[in-house]
Amino acid sequence: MPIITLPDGTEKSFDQAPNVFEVAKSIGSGLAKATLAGKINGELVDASHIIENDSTLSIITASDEEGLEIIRHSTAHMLAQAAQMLYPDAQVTIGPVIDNGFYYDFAYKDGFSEDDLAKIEKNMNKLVKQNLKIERLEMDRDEAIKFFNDKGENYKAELIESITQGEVLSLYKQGDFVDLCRGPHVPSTAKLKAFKLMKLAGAYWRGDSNNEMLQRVYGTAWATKDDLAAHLHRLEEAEKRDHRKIGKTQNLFHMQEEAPGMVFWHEKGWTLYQIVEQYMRSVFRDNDYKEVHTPQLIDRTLWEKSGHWDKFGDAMFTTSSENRDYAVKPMNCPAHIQIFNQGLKSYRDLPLRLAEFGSCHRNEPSGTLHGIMRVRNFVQDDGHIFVSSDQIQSEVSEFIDLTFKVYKHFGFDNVDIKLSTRPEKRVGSDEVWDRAEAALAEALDAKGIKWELQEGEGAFYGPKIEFVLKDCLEREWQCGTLQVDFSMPERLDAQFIAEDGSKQTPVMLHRAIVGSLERFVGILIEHYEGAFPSWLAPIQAVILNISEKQQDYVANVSKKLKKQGLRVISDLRNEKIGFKIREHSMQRYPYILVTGGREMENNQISVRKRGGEDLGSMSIEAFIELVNKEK
RNA sequence: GCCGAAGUAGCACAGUUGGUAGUGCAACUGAUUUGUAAUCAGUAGGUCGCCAGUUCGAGUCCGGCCUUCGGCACCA
Repeated sequence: MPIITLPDGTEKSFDQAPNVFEVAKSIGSGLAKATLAGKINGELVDASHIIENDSTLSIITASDEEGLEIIRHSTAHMLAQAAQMLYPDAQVTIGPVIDNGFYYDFAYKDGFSEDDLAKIEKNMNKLVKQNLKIERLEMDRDEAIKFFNDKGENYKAELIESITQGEVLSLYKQGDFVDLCRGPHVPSTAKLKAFKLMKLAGAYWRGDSNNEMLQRVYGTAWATKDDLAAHLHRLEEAEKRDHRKIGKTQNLFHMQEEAPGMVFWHEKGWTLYQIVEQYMRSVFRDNDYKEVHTPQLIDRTLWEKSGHWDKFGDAMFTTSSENRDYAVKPMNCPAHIQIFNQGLKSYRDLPLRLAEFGSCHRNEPSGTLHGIMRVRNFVQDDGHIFVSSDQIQSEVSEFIDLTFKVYKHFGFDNVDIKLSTRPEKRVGSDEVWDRAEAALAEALDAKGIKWELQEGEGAFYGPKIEFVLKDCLEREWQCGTLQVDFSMPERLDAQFIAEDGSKQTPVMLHRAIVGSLERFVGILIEHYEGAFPSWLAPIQAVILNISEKQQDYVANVSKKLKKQGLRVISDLRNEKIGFKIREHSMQRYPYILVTGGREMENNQISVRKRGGEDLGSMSIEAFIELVNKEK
């Protein structure tokens, strides 16, 4: 009879094969009650799973990460059951676990509306009260296909059809509801106590926009009601960081109907933007880039030659004049090749690094626009490095180091790295793509950087490394990028004279560190929740007078600080000091400088740090030093 | 682009079964000259996203469009 080894090393033997729940019960009734599933020799199973052989077993409860995932998965199933109670015609499809919750996709011709969420949730709560037992069944493939087709569940049947012949499938049954599922699941619906349906969305069947659109319901589920409440609270807090909200309250920028996807930068937002741009300009300067500037509008023939007209045409804005067609540039690369092509280049000129803060327009699909994170007009810290093939490795390597250094300077330590490989729509031979992809992978591996593969996500002219940052709601945004391009220089006739006197085609590295400045500023706003460090803050300090008597003194202080390069404003309004402090505190300026009679007398200012800390009175010089030291 | 939702004063929002469009903050005017997160009083402010329609009458009902929000697909 089986001997069961528990995580702490104790062994238990049983007269006959027990199930997971029975083992838990032999340890304690509290544990038995908490049991959701088991992990036998590293594999997750249901609590009802019978253990035939000697095994190691850990009991999975809601306090395990895996337990929480099982809860979420089971909640997704219960959602499907509850939805079919409301709409028997809705067909079930898939319902996976995601971060913090789950979703379930339904095929339902009439579609769900937002009101349905409350109704479905009500049904879910009924199911919890009914304490339905969740049972595992097995069926072979063909039997299962027939079973689901007979129930009118054609999507499920289609899913099973793509599973290998002869495999035994598991189904889970709770009440009348049966769903195909690998499992495991919680033993009964009563174990699901803390969930909430969050939102309704459309999603394409099998993730393909050629297929019909399904109704997706998102939900969140937790081990306890407290955990659920904490999660909802976190979401509320995260929403306060939203760059669109802060952009408005801090008067940084706005957008309006007449220019969808394009930013109207206000003075403060533009200051922030310029701080980022000027900083990146200094990075260019220190790393041997040559800054250039190229036209916004270029004739169609060049875009045809570069491959953009064919592969990228849908996203380009076009215009025409005097029988010529033009496109507004979506990228700077073809223009940089034109500069490279001026004058004969030698191998001694390489690597040649051209950089441009060039305004690019891309006609992004309407549904993709998102604040200043995804726009139709943006500027990148764009650059193209022309190299010979033996220089690729070192340039790539140096670029990766530089990117991490810049991110650190802006306060980002968590950067996700992805490698995107050849897409379907592309230029260049497979052999060329093999080389380009290998070059990037090797450079990352040589540094021991962990990266994620994104197959088929590369640019049409080459594979790319992506540097990804997250916004307040953990949505991912590609910022930096590095792409190896063996094709475009050739298409646009770039050449250099090699050491042996032969003409050769250079390789082009497309690269950006912060990427779109619009997007990067958006990320910065959310990262700092509008409380920027002094070096980034559009306004570093606001000077307040206590009464009219200090007006001239404040003007004087302001003048001195500005002369030293500080970004300051003053507030001389006839208001109480508490009122003014409150207003400027809400703007999250790094410093508030209070000047009353005492300060005026001693030629000082009283310094209040963001957050309320009183740094006391000090001279103007001392304050300047304080701010400058802070960087 | 697709699915769902929203658009009312500068901002945040309310607006019943269709019947003269409201509140708070901000703005403006006046009083107050203030010591570290909201001084008091008064005044003004709206083509209810746009266009068509139903109706004696539309913020409200019907249709179309635009934009925004949440997802999906897309993101060169």
